[in-house]
Amino acid sequence: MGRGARGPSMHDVAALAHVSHQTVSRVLNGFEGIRPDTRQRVLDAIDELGYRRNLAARSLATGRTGVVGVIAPDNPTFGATSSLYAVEHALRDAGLQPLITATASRRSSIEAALEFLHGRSVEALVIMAPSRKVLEVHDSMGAEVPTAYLLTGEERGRWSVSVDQQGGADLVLEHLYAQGHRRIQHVRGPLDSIEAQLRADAYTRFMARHGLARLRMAEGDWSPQSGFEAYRRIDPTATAVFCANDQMAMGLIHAASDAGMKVPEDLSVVGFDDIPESAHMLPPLTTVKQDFRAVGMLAVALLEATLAGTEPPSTEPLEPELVLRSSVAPVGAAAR
Amino acid sequence: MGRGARGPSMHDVAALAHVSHQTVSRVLNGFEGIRPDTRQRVLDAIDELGYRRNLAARSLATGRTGVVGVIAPDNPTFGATSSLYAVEHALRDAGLQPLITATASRRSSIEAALEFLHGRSVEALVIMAPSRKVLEVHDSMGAEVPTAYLLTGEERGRWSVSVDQQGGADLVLEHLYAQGHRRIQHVRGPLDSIEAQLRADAYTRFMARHGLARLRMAEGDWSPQSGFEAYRRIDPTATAVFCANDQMAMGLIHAASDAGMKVPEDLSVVGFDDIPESAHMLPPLTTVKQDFRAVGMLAVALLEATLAGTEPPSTEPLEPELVLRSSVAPVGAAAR
DNA sequence: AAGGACGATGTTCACGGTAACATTCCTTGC
DNA sequence: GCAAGGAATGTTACCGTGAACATCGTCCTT
Repeated sequence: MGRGARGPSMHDVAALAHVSHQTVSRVLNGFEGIRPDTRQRVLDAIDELGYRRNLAARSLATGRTGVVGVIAPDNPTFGATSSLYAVEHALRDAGLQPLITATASRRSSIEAALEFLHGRSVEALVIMAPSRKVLEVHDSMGAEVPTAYLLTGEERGRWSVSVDQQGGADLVLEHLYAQGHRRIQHVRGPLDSIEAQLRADAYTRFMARHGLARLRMAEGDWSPQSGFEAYRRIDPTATAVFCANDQMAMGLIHAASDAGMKVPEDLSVVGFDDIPESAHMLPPLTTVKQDFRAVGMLAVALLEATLAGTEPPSTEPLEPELVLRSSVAPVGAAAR
Repeated sequence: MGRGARGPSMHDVAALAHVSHQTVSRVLNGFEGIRPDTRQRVLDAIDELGYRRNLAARSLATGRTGVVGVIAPDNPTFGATSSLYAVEHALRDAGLQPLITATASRRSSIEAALEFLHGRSVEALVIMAPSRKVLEVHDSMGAEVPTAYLLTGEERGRWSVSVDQQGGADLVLEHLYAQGHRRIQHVRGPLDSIEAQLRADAYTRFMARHGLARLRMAEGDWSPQSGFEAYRRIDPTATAVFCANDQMAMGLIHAASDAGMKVPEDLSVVGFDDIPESAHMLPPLTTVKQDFRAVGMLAVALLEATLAGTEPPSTEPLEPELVLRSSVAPVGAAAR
């Protein structure tokens, strides 16, 4: 093991520059009131020795770590990954250190991840909760640090940063309605997923609002494969399917095509997310675009302000955008 | 700022358990030769106070951090993301702390990421190099820590952990050849990508070995959109296209379909990676499956052994696997 | 010219652990 | 019954930094 090769310390720099270690510290921390020539001597010494300050010692002395824990879902979807990268980048820009852990939705896995993060003295958390269970575990562990929640709808009030799921669902559903569709089916995401629930609720409300019959939902797990399998459970009278994400829409279109159904002539299909592949499905998919990067950046801005004690930004849900492609046709198009 | 809320320290635990702080330390570090009742008193005290040890202090005293830096590509492809998650998980299992940074391929971005990691006193690095430039910058910064390289072929000898790209390319090319294809075109990945280069080289060698004419390569950037655009540059006499990844294959199939070409009857298409979507493209894509998770785990095992001074595992390239679906037909299938 | 104020820098201590060494306590053998 | 030795535990000295306070010199004021 013996890995003892410690680099130069502040004292080494101080000795070389003929100052005290405190002066070195002041230079590094940008204090004013250092004579220019002194500062230069110190900087030269730092450069010559290739000195880097020891963050362990620093954080021991200050009592701060600058570490922000990030809990990401274990199965990396396009959306979560995009937000994750935005969060990582924004945190580093803010001078904070992202500590990323992925967790499955098993309780033990979530606990291990949170335990790991708290053991690392995180000063804040970003929870990208795939499921409600993460929230439960987190609550039960007595969270003492500011926490931003992503992918949870508005569940956590002003700590939630999200895209308006209800609004997004309404966008596609209204589009289908305008094209004459009345028998619309929903393929929802996993039962324990908050976003899946929000989209499903939006579907339910939409159908009620327009006095339409709700068709029994099929459930998928976000994967293309589950969309493929969900096709078997589609109501034969349905003229359109609202899939809770683009991957499931892709699988569903595949299954429909295998069954001899043409999309969109025989069946219209819409998705949710606008993954890069959606523009190139056959047919290209009509869907709802969410700005995942913006969500990630907003979450970091929220935490940054909270840690600094300044006024936090508004966390109103972001508005998604309808992306029209070719997977929707007016109802009865095949007959023409 | 003033965030001073420090938790209980070892001394607090020691006082409560009526022992010295050193005994607490020994209990925590699993030393032998502690009387069971003493150990229990200490554990009870820890539990009662909710004590967590301060890692900053620990690493200051030991001179070790247990932090392993991970450099991930900025644009998260399926493969890179899968490996990344495997690496993250394996590192945590090994008691190490993954410190993940994403970097674009701009030199400045790479430098910033490496500077960040070294400033964090990483003890080892996992470099998932999207491009050769990362390697250059890394070399020029004088790396002093053990480093595992992913996604770089065998460029770095036994520090490289990879899937056999040449072998994978041969798998699909031989499949096309066996189906009678002789006019095979390649849509390669970005010029600065090492893996793209390896696949392109494999194509070149394959064609030479079989005495076939090389068709001029088109270049894409891994995205479906770039595959779509690459279709315009496909040789009209080509009967099959080997795309360097599945996403580009998807875009290309879309473009072919727009142009009235049927896949696979008029044109056979193969991809590389086997992303979850590939099974549900229209037609389902014949491709090469790489075990991204295994690659990530192997990289961590390599570093773990190196840090521990034990015998490192073999880093022979892993063998990929041909996945046969429906995007390839015998040449001339349309004529029948 | 003396005193004060302030700017620049130095000194000391604390942060919370671990390592090395010191001490105490018990057991064991004679 | 006592010495010896090992097991269990305590004491002390760091690790490298930042904060608080101390010091020194200089310039300004009166």
